[in-house]
Amino acid sequence: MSSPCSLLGMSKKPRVLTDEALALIARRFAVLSEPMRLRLLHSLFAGERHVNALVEASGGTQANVSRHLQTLANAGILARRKEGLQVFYAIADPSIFELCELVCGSLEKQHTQRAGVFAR
Amino acid sequence: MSSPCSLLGMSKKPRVLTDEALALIARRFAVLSEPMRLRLLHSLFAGERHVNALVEASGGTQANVSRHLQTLANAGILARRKEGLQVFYAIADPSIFELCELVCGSLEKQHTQRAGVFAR
DNA sequence: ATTAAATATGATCATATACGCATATAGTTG
DNA sequence: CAACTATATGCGTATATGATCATATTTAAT
Repeated sequence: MSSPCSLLGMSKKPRVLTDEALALIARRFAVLSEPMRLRLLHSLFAGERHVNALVEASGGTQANVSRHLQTLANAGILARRKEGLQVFYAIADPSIFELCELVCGSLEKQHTQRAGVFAR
Repeated sequence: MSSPCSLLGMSKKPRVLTDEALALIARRFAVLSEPMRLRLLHSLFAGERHVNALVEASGGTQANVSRHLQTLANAGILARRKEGLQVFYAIADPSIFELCELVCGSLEKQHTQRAGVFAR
């Protein structure tokens, strides 16, 4: 069993960061750095959805949504399930929830502070 | 006081996601999606450092490191402090720690699972 | 077997951005 | 003021990737 995360050296037992590990972490963040993908994730927070439902919910084109879903699936963030003609996607990596919560919380705090600077 | 994060609709009281909010969140992830920036953050986990120290620690060029530090500072992730000729950078947003822990943990789990598929 | 529906993919274009080089700016010291 | 150090920035280039259009692929229905 590998010890808990320390790829970025923040745990009690810091480790060296290989270029490969850095690339993996960067890639994960990159996958989450597109508004349309975040919109799709947001739609999936409520549960499994098929592609067409996501196309309608997101307002994107079918081709584009399909590509983004694949990107998320390849990253291990989404799971793919085929049922007849339809393909269902669902969130496979629960850490996404906390991840988004953290980022949102941080951004809201920033926003509040910025607002405070100008207030009154 | 704004209620705790729900920009991505995961809290008890889900909210609508504006395009602007999506762009902000995506931008935060994009800033974290470059290996060199992650390397710099990693160096800063131990505490405040000036640019030259970061240049040496990261192995990058001075110009490139300076640009990346600015990107991180503009995003509110780093704080900038000038002291004589030197400029010190430090992590200003503590959520970065948890963020990286989360991602690393998730990636390590993925890695373990992938390995398990092939093991024996 | 044909047709239709749902999804994926190839090709192209446009845009963003990381890097390197040279140089500018700011601050220090003589 | 001149020379030097630390950091930032303008510019050009290379690369990556997102959007769109057209088309391919898969599965179901008649």
